[in-house]
Amino acid sequence: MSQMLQIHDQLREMILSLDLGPGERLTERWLESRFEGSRTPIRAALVRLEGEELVRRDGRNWIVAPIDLGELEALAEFRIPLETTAVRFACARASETDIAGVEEMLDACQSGAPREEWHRVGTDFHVEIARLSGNPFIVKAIAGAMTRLSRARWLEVWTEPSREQAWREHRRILGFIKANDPEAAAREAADHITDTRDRLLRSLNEDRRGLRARGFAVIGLR
Amino acid sequence: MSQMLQIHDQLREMILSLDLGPGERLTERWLESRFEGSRTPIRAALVRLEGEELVRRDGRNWIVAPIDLGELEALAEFRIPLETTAVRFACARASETDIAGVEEMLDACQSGAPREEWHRVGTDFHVEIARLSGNPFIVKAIAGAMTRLSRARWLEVWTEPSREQAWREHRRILGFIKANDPEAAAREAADHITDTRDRLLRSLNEDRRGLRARGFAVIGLR
DNA sequence: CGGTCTTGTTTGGGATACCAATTCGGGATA
DNA sequence: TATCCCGAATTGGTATCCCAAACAAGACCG
Repeated sequence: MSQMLQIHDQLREMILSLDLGPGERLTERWLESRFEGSRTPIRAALVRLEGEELVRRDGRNWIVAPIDLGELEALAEFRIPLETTAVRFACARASETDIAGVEEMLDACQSGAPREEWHRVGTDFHVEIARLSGNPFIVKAIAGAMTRLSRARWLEVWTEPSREQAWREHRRILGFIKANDPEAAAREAADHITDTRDRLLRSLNEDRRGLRARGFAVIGLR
Repeated sequence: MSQMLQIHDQLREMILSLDLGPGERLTERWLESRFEGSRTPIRAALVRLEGEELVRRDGRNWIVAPIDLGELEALAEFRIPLETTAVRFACARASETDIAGVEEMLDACQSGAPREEWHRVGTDFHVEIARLSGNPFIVKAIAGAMTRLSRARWLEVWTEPSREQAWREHRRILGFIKANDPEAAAREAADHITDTRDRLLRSLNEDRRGLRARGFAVIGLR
């Protein structure tokens, strides 16, 4: 693989894992030494990440895209029509094998699993459901939305019951798809998005102090 | 403005206007002489355009993204839930001034206007409606979808009646938003997307021979 | 003591040099 | 005549170089 793609992937990972703080400045020279490559591939990776909105220009400088907690509501508004559509199409189009694949993914995440695992599966589930719709535009849009949500979800304080709740909802959505009940699946999906949004906002609100202490801008959070 | 952005915009324009044929190979050296800049800003522009899926890698080479007429159906599936949601939010949120702005845009496109004008307004209308929703994610998704549709729409054989039909539908959608009737607006928007998709597919089907003669791959068109 | 101007350093934008890989032609050979 | 092989030319990938603008620190002046 080209060096540029390696740098892109590594940097992307560092940003999404909050290894690089939101708003943090990135100088091309620092990245140069960090990744032991010259500026050319680094600049290409930055331009690419800019397209994914994980990195942004601040005047002439590069910064890690800040987390705007205010966009959580808009994100839910965006996801609901798309994901309800996705599950409806999934009912009509997904094969039993495809559905079983998603089921396995959920099963593979046991209660003892590390936090990273829960986080990843919690994101991938939605993308995989979108994939069942057979519509590549829906898949890409959902994947993008989940990426934007990803960092905020790291900030969430996960309690055992809330995590269990989310997993129950995932299983219910999948169950309705399996039972070929598109309207129930759509209703469940919409409720799930609303619920997780509320859980996330409540958690972030209760933890404002902790967030500030960790250096995160709480601007945008009502 | 930076040279890279100039190159990006010009190249984008050339691609969307079919000035550069879909699938055509782009060598960095040719672009270098064409835009009288060095490869550095050109590569940045290409990486950026790759993110917009207007340019693509073919092995080690760059090519103008081919038009896949087979994705027209998926595109309509994608747009319907988003645009129906957009008009519903528009009813609840758009100010009369905002609506009047869109109305002006439609009025400005008289029957004597050049084809480019009709093409542009026919695209922008949907983006502006999305903007009325107040949701930036919907706006960006619709803008992206209309961009992907743009080149196929150039291939369409526009007859006077079909163009008039589309414009009537636009006005009806806007009318229902103005009348604050979200469900009627949503129904109208969904019908409009279906109708334009059908018109486009019918036109392209009837003109297969012409398309081939002009060098366009008709693959993907049922 | 405070403000301002200067100057040296650092940054990103662009140009160019170099390299490895791929492509394409032409000529030798069966 | 068809095929294979080798080399020249071209390509994209990477490294490096130069420059102008931004920035920061410090000296100088009021």
